Amino acid sequence: MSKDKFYITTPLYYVNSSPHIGHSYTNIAADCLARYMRLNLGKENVRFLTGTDEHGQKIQKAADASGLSAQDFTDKIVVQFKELWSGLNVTYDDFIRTTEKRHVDFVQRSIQILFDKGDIAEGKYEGWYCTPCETFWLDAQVSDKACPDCKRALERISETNYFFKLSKYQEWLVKYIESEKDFIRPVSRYNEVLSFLKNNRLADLCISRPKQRLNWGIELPFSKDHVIYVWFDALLNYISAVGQFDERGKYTSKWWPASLHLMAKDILRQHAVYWPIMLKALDIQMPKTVFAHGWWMMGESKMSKSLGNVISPVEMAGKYGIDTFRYFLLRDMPFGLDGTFSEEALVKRFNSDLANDLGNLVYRTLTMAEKYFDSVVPAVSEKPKAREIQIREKLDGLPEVISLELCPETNYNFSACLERIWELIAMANKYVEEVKPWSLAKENKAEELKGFIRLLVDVIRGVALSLRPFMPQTAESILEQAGTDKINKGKPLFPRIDTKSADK
RNA sequence: CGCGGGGUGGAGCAGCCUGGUAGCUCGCAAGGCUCAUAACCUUGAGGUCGUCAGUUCAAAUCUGACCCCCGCAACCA
Repeated sequence: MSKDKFYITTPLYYVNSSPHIGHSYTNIAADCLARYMRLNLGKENVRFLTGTDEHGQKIQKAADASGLSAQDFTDKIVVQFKELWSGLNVTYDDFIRTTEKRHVDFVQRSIQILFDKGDIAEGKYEGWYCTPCETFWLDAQVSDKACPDCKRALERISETNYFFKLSKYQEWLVKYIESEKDFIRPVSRYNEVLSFLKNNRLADLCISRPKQRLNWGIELPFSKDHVIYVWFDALLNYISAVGQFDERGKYTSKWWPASLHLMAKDILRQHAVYWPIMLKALDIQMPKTVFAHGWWMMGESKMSKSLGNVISPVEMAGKYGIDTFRYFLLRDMPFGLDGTFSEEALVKRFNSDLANDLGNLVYRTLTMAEKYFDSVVPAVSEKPKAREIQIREKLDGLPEVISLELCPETNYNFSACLERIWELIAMANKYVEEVKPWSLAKENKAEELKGFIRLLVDVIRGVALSLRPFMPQTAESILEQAGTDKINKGKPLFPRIDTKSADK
C-alpha cells in the first residue's frame, strides 16, 4: 500500500445466525484502526469495508428452518448486523453483501478469467454424502461410513465439479511469504502458515457445487449446473467492492491493494493461502498484511450457543456503554492472543480504569478549574517544575508512541496504546497529591495554581485526543467539557458501579 | 508419538526470542489527603516462576523428558 492510503477489511460475516461478541471484536478493532488512520491521513484516504457472506448451504438450511426464502432470510439478518455496527459506533465506509449485483457480476467475471487461462478445470469429486443432512464429508472426516452428525449411513458419491489449481502456485506462495515478513501477522501465525505450506501438498480446491444439491449461490458462467463454492465467492469481495476489470481482464482500483485484512484465527487459512493464490492467478497485487487475532473464551470454555454462554454485544453495550465495551475488548486482551470474557472482568475494568483513573481525573480537574478559576482555563506556567516538564514530555510523546504500537510489526497493539495513555493518567493523578492544589489555594499561591490547573487541563485534552479512535464518545465528551478556554463541566463520565451491594 | 496455546504471590496477566536484583493490574492490610465518583496518593504482607534432569560462574528465561489444563467436529470472530 502507499503510505498515504489505508484500506482495511473485516471478514464478510456468514449470516446463518445473529451477530455475537466475536463479530463485534473484529469490527471494533477495525473501526479503531480506521478512525486512527482517518485522523492521520484524512478521511478521504481511508476505506473501511465490512459486509456479509450470504450464499451456501448452511444459509439455505437456516432459511428453510425459519420458513423464509434465502433472500428474505438474509435480508433480515443483515439488518441485525447493520444495527449492531451502528450501535457500537463502527464507522464502515462500505458494506458489501455477496448477493449484490456488483459482487455477483464481479465474481462471475473473475472465475471466467481463471477458467480461460486454465487455472480452473473440470474434474471428479468423490466423497461421502449424507442425504438427510444434505452434507458432504471427506474421507478424513468419516469413519464406518456413518455421518459424523446424524450417524446414519452415508452414500459414496462421485460428481463432476470444477477445481482451482492451488498446487500450481504453492511454491510461489512459499517464496512470497518468506520474502514479505509483514504479510502474515502475528509472527506465530506466520510460522504456522509457512510450516503448513512446507509440510503439505495443497490439494486443488473444489470451487463448485452441483445445483441439484445446492442452488443458493452464484452460477458458474461456464456451467449452468453449478454454483460457486462460498469461500471462493466471498473472498473476492475485497476486490469486488473497490474496483473492476477492464476489457482485457486487468483489474484497476483506487484502493487496492488492501493495507490490512483483519480476521480471527479460524479463517486464516483461507486468507493466507487461498486468497493470495487467487489474486496471483488473477494477476492482482497482494494485500500488505493479513492479521489473525485470537478468540474470546467464555470463562472455562469456548463460546457456544449450545452451552448458552453467548454474550450479546448489544446487551453489554447497552448495559455498560458503548465505549466501555470497546475499551474492554481492546484493552483486556493483547491483540493476536486469546482472552477470556466475563462481565465481572468488564465491571472491574470499568471501576478501576474508567471510573477511578480516567473519570475521576477529568472530574477533579474540572472541579478545580471551576472552583479556583471560575471555569476559565488559566495560562501555561512560565516556570514549570521538573515534574511538570516530565509530564508534558509524556503528553507530547503520546501520538508517536501510539503510532509505533499500531503497526504490523507490533501486532496492532491496542492494549499497549491504552496502557501508555493510562500511564499518563496515573502520572497526573499522582501529581495532584504532590502539588496539593488545595494548599496552594489556601496560601494564595495563584500563579503556581494556575500553571498546575492548566497542566491538568492539557493532560485531559491530550488524553481525549489520543482516545478518539478507541472511545469516540468519551473523547468527544471530554473535549466538550474541557476543549475550549471556558470549562463546561458535566456529570462524571463513568459513575462507579457498586459491586459490593450487588454481590449480596 | 495428530496440531496449537498455556501452567509465574489470593485472582488475571507481563517477563522467556537477546540468560544475571521476579514486574503489572485487581484484591488485601496500614497510613496520608480532601480538588474528586467511599475516589486519589504512600507504604506493606504475599511467589521454591508445573515436575525432574541437563548446559552455565549464573535459568522463570536455553536443552531434554514428564505431568496437568485449554482450544483445534458443530453453531462460531
